[in-house]
Amino acid sequence: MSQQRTGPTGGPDFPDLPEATVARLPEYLRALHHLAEDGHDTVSSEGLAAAAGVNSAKLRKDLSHLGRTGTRGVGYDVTLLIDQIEQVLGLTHRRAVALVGVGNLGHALAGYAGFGTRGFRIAALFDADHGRVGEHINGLVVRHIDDLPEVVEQESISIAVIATPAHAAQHVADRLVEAGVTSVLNFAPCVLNVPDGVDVRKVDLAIELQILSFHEHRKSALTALPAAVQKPGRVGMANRLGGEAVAT
Amino acid sequence: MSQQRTGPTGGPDFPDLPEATVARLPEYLRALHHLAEDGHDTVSSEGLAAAAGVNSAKLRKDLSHLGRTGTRGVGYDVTLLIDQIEQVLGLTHRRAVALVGVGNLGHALAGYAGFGTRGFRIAALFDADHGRVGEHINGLVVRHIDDLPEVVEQESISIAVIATPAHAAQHVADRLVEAGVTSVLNFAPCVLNVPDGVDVRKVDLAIELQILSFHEHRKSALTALPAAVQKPGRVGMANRLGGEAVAT
DNA sequence: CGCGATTTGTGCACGGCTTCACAAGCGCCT
DNA sequence: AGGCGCTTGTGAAGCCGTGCACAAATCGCG
Repeated sequence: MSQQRTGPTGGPDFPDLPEATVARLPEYLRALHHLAEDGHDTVSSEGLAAAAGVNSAKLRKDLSHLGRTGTRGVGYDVTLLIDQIEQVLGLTHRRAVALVGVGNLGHALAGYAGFGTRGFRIAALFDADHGRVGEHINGLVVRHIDDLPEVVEQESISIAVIATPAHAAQHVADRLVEAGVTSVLNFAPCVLNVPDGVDVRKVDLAIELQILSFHEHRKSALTALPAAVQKPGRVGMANRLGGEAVAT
Repeated sequence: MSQQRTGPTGGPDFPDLPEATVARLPEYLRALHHLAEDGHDTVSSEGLAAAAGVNSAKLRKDLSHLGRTGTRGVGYDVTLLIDQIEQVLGLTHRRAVALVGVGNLGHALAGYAGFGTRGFRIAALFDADHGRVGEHINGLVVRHIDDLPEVVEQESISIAVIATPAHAAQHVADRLVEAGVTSVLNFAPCVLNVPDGVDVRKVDLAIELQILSFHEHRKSALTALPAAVQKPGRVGMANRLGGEAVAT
């Protein structure tokens, strides 16, 4: 299976990564940056796995998909691995991101420093409310959503964040796609319909809480019972996977 | 999978639901509420599946785990199904949630209406910064994190949201667990270490963007290529029912 | 009262992901 | 130089989730 798509001169290719692996690479990347700051030159799979909260075998298999990365008997070169992962994730340059909806949540996202430090640059803010247009947030001015096509073109934006109310999200998504955006991070609690070729990932805060609620409910039902067999390693780090791309 | 279906007949129990199913139930619930508002009494699996953005067979299999819910030839009773799902998710009463860290993101979360309308009540706000303690947000007063045990006890809080900087998150998590919290929603970009029996779910905005970045990177690499053999089902948008519409 | 249209519930097969366990490779020390 | 200990990379097995396709069940209608 090691297709080993070896380009002629070390082609920077990455033919097919398992989606589950892709979802974990950013976590590894974050852990690696942390290790680098602490002065580590190399890490063992065990160490990095612990820092990223995963199984070490899984980590090794994930990294093995990137080509030759580690050295047996030694471990992984931290900076080299950082470069490799950033390469694969397409983080070699800062990607411009548009943020639509500067309400309650949008305001916070616009001010979130984490985007800037991890490969992204919020390049534009939009809102449909003329009352908000012109407002300055974190050094950016809010523009009207009608300017979307123009700004997307100007700033080479391919990723957008939707932080509008649910009832507006689909309309915004349509206009984003029309303007040329091909990846959307959706914070609105609704399903987005987008054409093929456009990726949508969804973050719904209430859903996360409801999942936790289920486990709470289940736990309390268990404690009401006599000491039944309690499986040890069931819960814990729950990770999310699966971006959605819904066809029309 | 210790046992299959322990409930003899009337058991309102739900011993083991597949985790993937649990993660989808909230989405169904949201779609159902939407349908109810539109005056629908019943839905077919096809209709509900479309509203929730999933495959209809998957939906039926998910719902079949809840016991007898639908009526063949008719569909599902909307209000009944809402009740069932809320029962299973433990949303029969509003759960009290603590929010720790009222910085940039915490402020927004404290003001987010979606929590209130979907089964939760933000019962307390905490921060470690004495300069912030006492501040009023959305009708709540920010308390110092030292008051955690007391308030958690008073308000019967079992779920907490961490919206602190990453370097403080582990410490906060420790204190939360110590105070009796057993479910944590973590917005800080770091791995939390918690004892068995405590659930952690993580939301990392930058990670979501980095996953999108990967797909962007991959898409742009594809368009740069000549019309090579495009393998139909691999990384990309081959996730959902869209797979059928994928041109092969 | 029976028939057909409709929709649920599910057996089954397939593919992907995870985990174990171990051989292969690498550096270090003697 | 050679052996030893450490760590990676991976074959293989098992588990979980998905989707198809169809039998079972229900309603409406003649």
